Amino acid sequence: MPGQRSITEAEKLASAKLGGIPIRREQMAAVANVHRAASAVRQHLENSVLRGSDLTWTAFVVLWVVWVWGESETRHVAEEAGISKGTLTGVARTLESRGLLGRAGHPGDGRLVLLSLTDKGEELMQRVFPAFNEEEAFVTSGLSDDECRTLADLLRRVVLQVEDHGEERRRELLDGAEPAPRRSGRRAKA
Amino acid sequence: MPGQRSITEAEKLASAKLGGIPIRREQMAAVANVHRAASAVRQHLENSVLRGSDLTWTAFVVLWVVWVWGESETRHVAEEAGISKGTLTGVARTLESRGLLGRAGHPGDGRLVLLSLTDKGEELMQRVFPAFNEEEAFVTSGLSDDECRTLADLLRRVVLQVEDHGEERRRELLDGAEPAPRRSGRRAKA
DNA sequence: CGACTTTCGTTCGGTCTCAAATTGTACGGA
DNA sequence: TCCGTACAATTTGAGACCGAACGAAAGTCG
Repeated sequence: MPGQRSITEAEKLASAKLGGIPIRREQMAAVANVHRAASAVRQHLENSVLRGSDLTWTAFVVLWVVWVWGESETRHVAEEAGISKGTLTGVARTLESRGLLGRAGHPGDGRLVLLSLTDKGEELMQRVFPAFNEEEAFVTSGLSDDECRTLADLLRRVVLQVEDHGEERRRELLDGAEPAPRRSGRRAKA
Repeated sequence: MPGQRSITEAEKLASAKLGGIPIRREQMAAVANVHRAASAVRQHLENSVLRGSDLTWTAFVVLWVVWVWGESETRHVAEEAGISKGTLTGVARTLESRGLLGRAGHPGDGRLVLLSLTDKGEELMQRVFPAFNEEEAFVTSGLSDDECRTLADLLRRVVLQVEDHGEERRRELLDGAEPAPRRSGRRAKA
């Protein structure tokens, strides 16, 4: 249950650990709180509206994307939902088996797969989304409309920074070195 | 790559879908951006500083918590790291097998397990944390120190709202009904 | 001091997660 | 038409993730 106090406290401890190396405190606190807030909100939504419809966060997001954007190619859905396409394959399979999502080949391009909501999926969203939005309002009820706008704007700028300059930054950090493989994940056959 | 435009666009589409039911737009945009930002930041950090040391986000957070707070009981670490205690058991096992984390029984209370960093773990954090904080600064470099403070504050208020009133809210929503079990998860033996 | 209750950490089932390897389709040029 | 390149989704391997069930230890109270 770490609020402001913990973070401030943690800063001091981390500072002491480093013996004088300066810490970017404001930035550290901002980033830490982004994750705290994200997981608190996610937790609340999963355990309130989503639980009753037996949906995980990710499953809901995927359905939501297809709902608002209509029949879509999987890579767009993955991008929009913020998950990898590998993950989407699995999630879509699950949702398909539950009769919420349909899957169809693209008429012109055989490589593409199109996702769309079934009638059952459509009904589900019609029912669940309003409740979901209601809880979004609940979690932000400590903020005014204006503050919500400010919050959204500040976060948007963080997202843009990473999207616009992240890749370049990562290249610079590696500086020529090949980007170390992940520990988990597939290995070369050889 | 959905920035402001996508969200605004999505609002209209969702709005149309609902045929007149009002949407809390600011709240929806704020919540959506919290998650967008969280995953963008996490992605960037995993693929820059953490990757090189073969750490996942969660593994790093766990190490960080033990690092700043010192030898700690597992439930505190889980709480502070924002993961369930079940997850922590697994993560701690992994980190222990890599020689970064130590595990010891509590002398007075046989139920407790204490986690602490090994020397190797200590060295790792000494090296990795400054780089991590550097990237926290990078992702927020579009914001001034003041804006970071504002951002942290707004997010903190969201977290507090959920922590202080979330449980009660969820009870109200269920209104007596037993809280539907998760689809995945252990079942009663019977 | 024995029976209840609480509180630990661990185990377990099912899902999600990533990125690399793989498979399949498309399309340009030789 | 065959060939290589480009790009799509899927499979795969290792692990993170949650929360209910669980067993052990500790506390409580008669």
